[in-house]
Amino acid sequence: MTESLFADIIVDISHERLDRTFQYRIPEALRTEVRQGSVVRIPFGKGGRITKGYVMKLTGTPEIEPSRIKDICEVVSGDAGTSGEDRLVALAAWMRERYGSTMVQALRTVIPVKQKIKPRQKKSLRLLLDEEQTQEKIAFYRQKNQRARLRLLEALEVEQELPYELATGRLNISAATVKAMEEQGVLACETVAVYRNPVHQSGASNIRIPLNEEQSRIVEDIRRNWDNPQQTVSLIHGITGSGKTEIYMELIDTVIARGQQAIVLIPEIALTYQTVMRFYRRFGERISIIHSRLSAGERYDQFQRARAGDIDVMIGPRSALFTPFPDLGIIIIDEEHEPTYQSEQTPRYHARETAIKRAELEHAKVILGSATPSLEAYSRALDGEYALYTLKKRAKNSSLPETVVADMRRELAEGNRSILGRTLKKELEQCLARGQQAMLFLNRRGYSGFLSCRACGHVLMCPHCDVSLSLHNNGRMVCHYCGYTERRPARCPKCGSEFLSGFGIGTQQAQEMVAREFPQARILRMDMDTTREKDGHEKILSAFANREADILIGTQMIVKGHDFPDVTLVGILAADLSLFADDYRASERTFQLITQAAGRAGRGKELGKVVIQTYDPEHYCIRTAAAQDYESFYEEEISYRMVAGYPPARKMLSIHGTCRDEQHLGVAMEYLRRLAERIYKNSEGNIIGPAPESIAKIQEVYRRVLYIKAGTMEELTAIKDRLEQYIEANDGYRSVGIQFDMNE
DNA sequence: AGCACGCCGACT
DNA sequence: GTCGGCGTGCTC
Repeated sequence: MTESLFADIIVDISHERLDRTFQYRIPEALRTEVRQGSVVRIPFGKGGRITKGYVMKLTGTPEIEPSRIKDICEVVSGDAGTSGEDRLVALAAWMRERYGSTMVQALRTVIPVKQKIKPRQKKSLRLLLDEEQTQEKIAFYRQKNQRARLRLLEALEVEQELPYELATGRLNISAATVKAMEEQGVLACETVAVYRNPVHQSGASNIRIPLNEEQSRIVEDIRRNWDNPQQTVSLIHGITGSGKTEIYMELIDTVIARGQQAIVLIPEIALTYQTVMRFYRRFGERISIIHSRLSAGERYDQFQRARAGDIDVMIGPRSALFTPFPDLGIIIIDEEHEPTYQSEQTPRYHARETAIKRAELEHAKVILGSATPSLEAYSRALDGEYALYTLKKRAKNSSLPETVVADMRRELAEGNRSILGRTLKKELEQCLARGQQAMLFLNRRGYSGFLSCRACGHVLMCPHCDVSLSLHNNGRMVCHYCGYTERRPARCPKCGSEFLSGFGIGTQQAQEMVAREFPQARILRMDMDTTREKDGHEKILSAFANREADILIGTQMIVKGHDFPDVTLVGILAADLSLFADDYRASERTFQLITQAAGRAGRGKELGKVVIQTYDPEHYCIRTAAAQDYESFYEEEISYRMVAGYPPARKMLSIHGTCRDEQHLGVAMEYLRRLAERIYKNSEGNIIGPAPESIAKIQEVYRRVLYIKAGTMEELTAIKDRLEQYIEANDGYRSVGIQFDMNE
């Protein structure tokens, strides 16, 4: 291996203009120390000021005139060192290797300072002069033709205090001007850290709900094994309502008592006011929350508070995983199986795996919690890699709901074309008569209400994206990907037949149909359309919680977060729609959705009932979900994965390619397959594709995917590395977007 | 972010 | 001519 003489370095200055790497020479003495991910000191800029930098890549050849390349001064630390920042950089290096991305992309994911566009609102300018002095100065500047100073002073005359960015931005004032005016005593430049705490409420009441026997057994066991290096990760498999949150809070207390900090990851959709308030009541001001409504700057503020030691607990979605705590003690991942824990952007990291890596670097604990664990987590727990704990009872003594499977094939044969089967209709009547509430869950994952021709079978498609158009009740056809709309045609554009009709049921149609059957019931609908406005989500849920409606109809978004004590009936319409999605996880997702929806029934004193409407009552997924039997589902599902060679039985790499030129994409993907075949000694059956993605075109961009399976992550990573090198070295991939997706 | 360079009006 | 202020562009 040739010796690396140069290093590509990102300068630690948070400014978009410096959003790239600079090449530095590695002095002889530092050759062994400098590596990818190292934090170093470097001279930068005209004055050669010493700044901090991150080594992104080692190279052997200079890319610019060698005389212009400066030397690295020193290495702050080689790899996973002592400071929190080093460990995050080390984590980024690991993510780069594991998920396939550039070091720059990985670092930006982990250290969000660098990726934000807007600078933080930190500095502000305050006027120091009184009215008279100000007028004097204005006249003086005007007379001297000092335009910039005049502009700024006139603005300050009106406002007294201005944010620094407004001055440099809209008023186009340079730093030199501000400095000069500061020296003249005209204004003061103040650096006030204005953190905004996203939660407004004073004081924690620190209410503790005493743990039941099951809960305290788990807490005690985890505490006992705290320093056991064999037990870094624990999986808590607890049915909905079994009180996992109390366990989390108890463990966080342990961590805080040790002087350490905690991260709690929650899927964005479950990050509701109700959930957050439970934590807030317990931990008060020492807690912070990150959510998608926060701007980049606000999010950065919260990270600053964590760094400064102002808080002990951070709650948030996936990205909260990178909170820079000085001494992280525990990472809790609630609803561990949720697909939102996988990032959609490169690097497409999985929060579960990345959390475990971070915990390893920081010697922290990981707690995974779910009512329906992912196959990945559960199989590892069974292998003894994670400690497994099971909660079988509901915490507040409420019992599990009774479950009924309704065979919709029979309904259809008997001429019932309504979306409500007889059983569900009867239960709804009784539920409403008792003055209780019901939720109707419409499974629409990967499905839309398309329009098709009964004569020739033609389906109305979006002209730009390879998806069917959905029929909205305003009579328009809408593409859910690009937003394209057109009028609903009267005749089939292909054969001219008048028999065009919709197959799928949207939430709107469902609402209309239910309203027709139960005209006296108050119905609320929750879907993408009704939650678009700000806090729409929260408004609908609290309206329902306040009993402003009797029936709530919605998609997967209604099944998480809130507890509705008066809901005694849950109806699952079209339970098996997602069963046939073209994804090896289809059954797993369906099981999770049904279980979650069912878990909404009977959270209060009354016994709950769940009606699962299906066309496939014998399917193991439906059977086990109805019986609320996760273990049996797992057995069936894992054997399917073993036979088919899917994760977690085997490891899989998906390579997603996008390009505007269909033919070019085809060639590019084909070459990747050939290269993979050459690297892979026994590629038989382990390389699948390339094939068009299930949505083969979005907004005129074509999409193809290639799958590679292997027995171990190491094998797969080696193949991914070779493919990455090939793509980088080959100009043909300039116009092709390539994303790697690792599944273990 | 910070520094230098080149432009422009004002003033000895 | 020169000086000081201003806007722009570059930093390995």
